[in-house]
Amino acid sequence: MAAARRTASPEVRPLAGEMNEAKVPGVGPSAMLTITELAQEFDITPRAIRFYEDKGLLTPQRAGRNRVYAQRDRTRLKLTLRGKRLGLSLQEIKQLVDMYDSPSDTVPQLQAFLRVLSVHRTLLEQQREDIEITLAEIAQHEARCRQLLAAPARRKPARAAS
Amino acid sequence: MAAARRTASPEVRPLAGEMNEAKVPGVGPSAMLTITELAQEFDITPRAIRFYEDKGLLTPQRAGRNRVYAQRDRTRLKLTLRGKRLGLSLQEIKQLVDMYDSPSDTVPQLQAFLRVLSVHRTLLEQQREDIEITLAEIAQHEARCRQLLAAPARRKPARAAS
DNA sequence: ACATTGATTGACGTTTACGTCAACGTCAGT
DNA sequence: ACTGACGTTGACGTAAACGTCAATCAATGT
Repeated sequence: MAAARRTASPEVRPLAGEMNEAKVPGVGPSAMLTITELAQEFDITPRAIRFYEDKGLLTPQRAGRNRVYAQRDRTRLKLTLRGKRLGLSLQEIKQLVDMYDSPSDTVPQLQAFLRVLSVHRTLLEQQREDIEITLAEIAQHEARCRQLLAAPARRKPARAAS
Repeated sequence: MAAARRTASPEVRPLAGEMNEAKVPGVGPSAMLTITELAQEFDITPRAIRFYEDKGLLTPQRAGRNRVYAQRDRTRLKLTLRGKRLGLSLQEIKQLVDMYDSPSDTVPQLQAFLRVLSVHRTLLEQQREDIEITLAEIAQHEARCRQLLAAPARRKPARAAS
């Protein structure tokens, strides 16, 4: 009945080694995942994950043909989804995430980084304001609603077939 | 040279009256706008405004064939754009905005309203958290960058052809 | 040996939110 | 009467972000 199957085998998988060896270094600590496992963890579809890879947001290792995800990818995926929740496009997200985990040592690179950061900071601050305003409005509406519900129903008491 | 043309004429426009009269009530106070004027005010295209109308977000009056926008539409458009900045779909925005300015007097209606509000509040609170986290990260990265820029350039000082 | 289960690639479909273009109307100025 | 400048209604195009097959492998259980 397809039970007790995955259970995180200690060996990552034998895989008919062809020309890998520089890859899969320590491998031990940070729980390697298959694509569907990763998908379940973040409640998205494998298709979405492959799509993100296509866009350069993820670059998983391979165990033969299959993708294998380590901590780095999980982190990037986490950042990606957070970016999405904030309304960023995948392209923008890539731009940010790439800068985040690339050293960026030259002066012009650092300056460019700062410019990008500044833009996003401004954007996020604007968004935070929008959110505060909207939350305040929602609170008002909720208060009004509860007030109306507390009052004796004057009009149309839900046609209770009295 | 097409200069001094618009300038907000006091009369809204004579318009070859065909069957309007119930419309255009007070008309006086709240500055009626054409579609391009409204577009300029919010820095969007007329096409977008027509699209929002198509989706039921705006319902401007007409001066003959032409659309005429009053305060109500400006308010709804403002809410619409704010919703967009928060990543809501036009459909969701319509749902919210419609509830906002319709009386909603029956008990089930009020309860439904409260449910919708609660959902959006939860969502916005989540988003606010995402934003706080991201802003904190950005601040860290900015600090690191400035630190690196302040330090004497050890590597690749931009190849200044010394 | 064979069927099942999960992964892969490729290709096409879909939804959202407009952009773009065409064809037409219309009012103001000359 | 003619010309712009703006406005209107279709209709089609497009970019983003996946969804949905289909065909194909590959490791596994029985």
